[in-house]
Amino acid sequence: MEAALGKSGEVVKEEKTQKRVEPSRDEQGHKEGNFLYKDTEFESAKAEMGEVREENHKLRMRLDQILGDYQTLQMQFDNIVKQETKEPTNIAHTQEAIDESELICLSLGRRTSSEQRKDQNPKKLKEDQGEHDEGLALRLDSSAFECNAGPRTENSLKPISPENNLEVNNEAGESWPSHRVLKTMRKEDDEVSEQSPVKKARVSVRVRCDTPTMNDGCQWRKYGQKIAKGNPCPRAYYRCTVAPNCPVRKQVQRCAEDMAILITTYEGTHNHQLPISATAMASTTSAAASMLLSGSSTSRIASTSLAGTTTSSTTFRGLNFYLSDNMNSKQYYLPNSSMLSAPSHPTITLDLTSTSSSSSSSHFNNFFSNSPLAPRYSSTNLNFSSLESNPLPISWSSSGVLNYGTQVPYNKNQVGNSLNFGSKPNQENMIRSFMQNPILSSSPPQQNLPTDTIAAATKAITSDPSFQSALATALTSIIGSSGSGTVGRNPGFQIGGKNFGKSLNFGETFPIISSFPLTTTNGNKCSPSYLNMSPPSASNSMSTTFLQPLPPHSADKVST
DNA sequence: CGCATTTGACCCGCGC
DNA sequence: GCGCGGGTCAAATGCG
Repeated sequence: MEAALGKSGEVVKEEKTQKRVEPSRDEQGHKEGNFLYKDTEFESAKAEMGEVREENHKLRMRLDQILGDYQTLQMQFDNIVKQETKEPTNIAHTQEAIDESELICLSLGRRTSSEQRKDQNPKKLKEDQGEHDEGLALRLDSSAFECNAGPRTENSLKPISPENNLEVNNEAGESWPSHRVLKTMRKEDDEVSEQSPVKKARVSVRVRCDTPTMNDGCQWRKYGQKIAKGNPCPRAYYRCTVAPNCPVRKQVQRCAEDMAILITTYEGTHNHQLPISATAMASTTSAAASMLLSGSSTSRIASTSLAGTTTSSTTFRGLNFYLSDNMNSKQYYLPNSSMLSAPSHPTITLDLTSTSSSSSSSHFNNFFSNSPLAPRYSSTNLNFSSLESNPLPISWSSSGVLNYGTQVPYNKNQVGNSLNFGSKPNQENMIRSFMQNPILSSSPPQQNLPTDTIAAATKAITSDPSFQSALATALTSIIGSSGSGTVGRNPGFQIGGKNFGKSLNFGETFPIISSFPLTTTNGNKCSPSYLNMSPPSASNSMSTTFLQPLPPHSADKVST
């Protein structure tokens, strides 16, 4: 924080100095006749300085607020952990005492709420009771809200899942459940899914990658491969092996239309700490998944208010969100799409491909690009698009979505290239204000939408905390990478209509993140360097929880 | 020899 | 009930 403040402060000082020096030089060149003019100029410069100073102050206040929020949340979290260790039997009360909205992103499991479990048989209830005694993790779950917030999941915070239950029971025993146990697991999953309208959320990541698999920092073991219908390329099944009983799985498959595109679908929740290099992807997917899952309630409102509009595309300075109701969005499926097979699995697609790039490249031109293929595969498509394509060698471009600088001259088309921070401290209001800005709504996807439709979508989307989380994730990921020094394509950060250049270097603010290596030692895999995330950067509690940095001690597990 | 991958068999859900 | 297709298992195989 201080680093960022300091940086912005420096810029202000520089500006200040220049304004002072210029008039004095002019005074030497000219004489008294110009004094009036000079005074006016000096006054205007002064006024400008004042504005900048005021803006600087606002920024500082906002940063303080964010920091304060973060600390508050951290304290609350610590308190919960302490209480859990001291009074394991009071877990339920502790949980209830805490605002659900702040814990929802810790809800990593698949269980339903206590209310939903009332109809379970006594045996099941007994098992649950036993789980209650096992620690905090068992109460951090939330109904129908499965987010893949792996980074936030510590061993003491294991999500409720049959796997975890097993792990507790067999803690000193076998490291992998037996066949019989696995069957039980499936059964329990089914029980849960019967009670919950939404099954496991999936996050699908589309990436241009010429290697067999994308390096997301996690350790995976391949356990199966299958030819899926409608796609000549086999689908590979991987299981997370960072922890023995981690339930997280991923499917990797090449896109039938474009073999250069690798579709990686993540499912489940890590029940262990992740390697730092893996937290980025986990955070992103968890944010996306949470957005998707919360969208099952919140975004549905959007769909409803859109009065027949099954998909709302909202663009605000480079962020394109395609939010669609799971059922309605089926229209986007290709008849032979392999993703058709899982209508019960809500899937959110993060499209990191670009239509403008050649298929042979290992470039990732856009962070979330506007691929026409993307919506076909997504139940919910999160499309952070950019109008500009910035090919980057080796790794992912971080300049595609939120371009807080001006690589190209600011023109009409540039509207979609920068996220312009307003002065409102509230993120939601900030985004809303942008979305309601008529200038910003001039991009093609929403030209035909009536303003009330936009407003409805705006309200629904921006009021969704998961959206904020996803946005914060996208923001922080880019901000983090911009601070790494390796990605030198983010020349500035635009706030309040002023380009601060590199003054706001959030990467320096969070050195842990910015020190991530942008490339991995494994050259055989695509490395999503854009995913080098930042810790909490938004006042939103969910974002904070999602993006909290992990202690670096897990880094020794990094292997890909 | 240990570990990861491969691959055919099996299980399960879903639609007809 | 049957067939289809996705997902998983586990023995076989490959590799360092």
